[in-house]
Amino acid sequence: MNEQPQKPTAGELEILHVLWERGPSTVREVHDALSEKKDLGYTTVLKLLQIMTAKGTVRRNEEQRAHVYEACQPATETKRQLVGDVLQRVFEGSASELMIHALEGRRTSKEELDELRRLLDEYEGRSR
Amino acid sequence: MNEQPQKPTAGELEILHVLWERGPSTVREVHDALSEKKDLGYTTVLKLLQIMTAKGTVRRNEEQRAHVYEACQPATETKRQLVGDVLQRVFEGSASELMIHALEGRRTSKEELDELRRLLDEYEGRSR
DNA sequence: CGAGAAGTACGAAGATTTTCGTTGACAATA
DNA sequence: TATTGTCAACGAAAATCTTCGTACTTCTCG
Repeated sequence: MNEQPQKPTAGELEILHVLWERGPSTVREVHDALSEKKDLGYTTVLKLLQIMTAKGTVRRNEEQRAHVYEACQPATETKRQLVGDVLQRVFEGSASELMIHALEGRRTSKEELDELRRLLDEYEGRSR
Repeated sequence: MNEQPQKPTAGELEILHVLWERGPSTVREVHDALSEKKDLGYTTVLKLLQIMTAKGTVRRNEEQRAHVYEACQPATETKRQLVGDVLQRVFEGSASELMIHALEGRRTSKEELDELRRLLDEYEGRSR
């Protein structure tokens, strides 16, 4: 159906994080990784991966008995899409607004602030 | 039930935007405002506002026949919560990561970049 | 007053997400 | 070979969201 873009749900995102970290993985491996954080049944993860396969979010290699899943899109692409969605829906496209609210309500270290400045310079240099 | 924090859904957020812009409004007013952008039935908006009232997202004044709704929390608070949620769920708390992906995939003007730098300075000055 | 307009309340249907239980296939091993 | 464990497929239940239709109430004005 969908060729590329499909915003992952909260549950799907958790699975994607595992696949991004581990690389191609079996259901068992994903389930074990997620179990560290939350309590989920094996078949719950399996079902989610099957749904994600149908949506085109992940693809799988069926050569082995335990199928091996991997994300179709690189993490960067999906993250960009997710933040872009919030940028539009919440902040009407204003990156400054996004930033203000991201910084509020958390302590941000001097290091991270410097890193943010570096990113701005880098972005500006790159696009000019 | 819930005292304060409740992440609004996509539909609820659209209504909140109207309330933030217009201030306290009747169902009719919210509906008219939303109709500019999308096609929604009057009772759909009413129902959503009733649900939001139950959740504590908005409160209403019933003195007039046409009840007047307003957001319980200031826009800033809700936006902070929404971006904080993405920050955690997608970027594991890294504001830099958030920023990288927010800047990618869009052209950001020199003006906005300067504004972002100004925000960083301001934030640093304020918290130091 | 009576008809129609404007409002709220209620319930319900359809879509989507999340979560499993069960079943049947296959494999490893005792 | 009989048992036990691993796995995918399927269906389905529960929760949440979205969207209205219908019914009942309350004004308004002709």
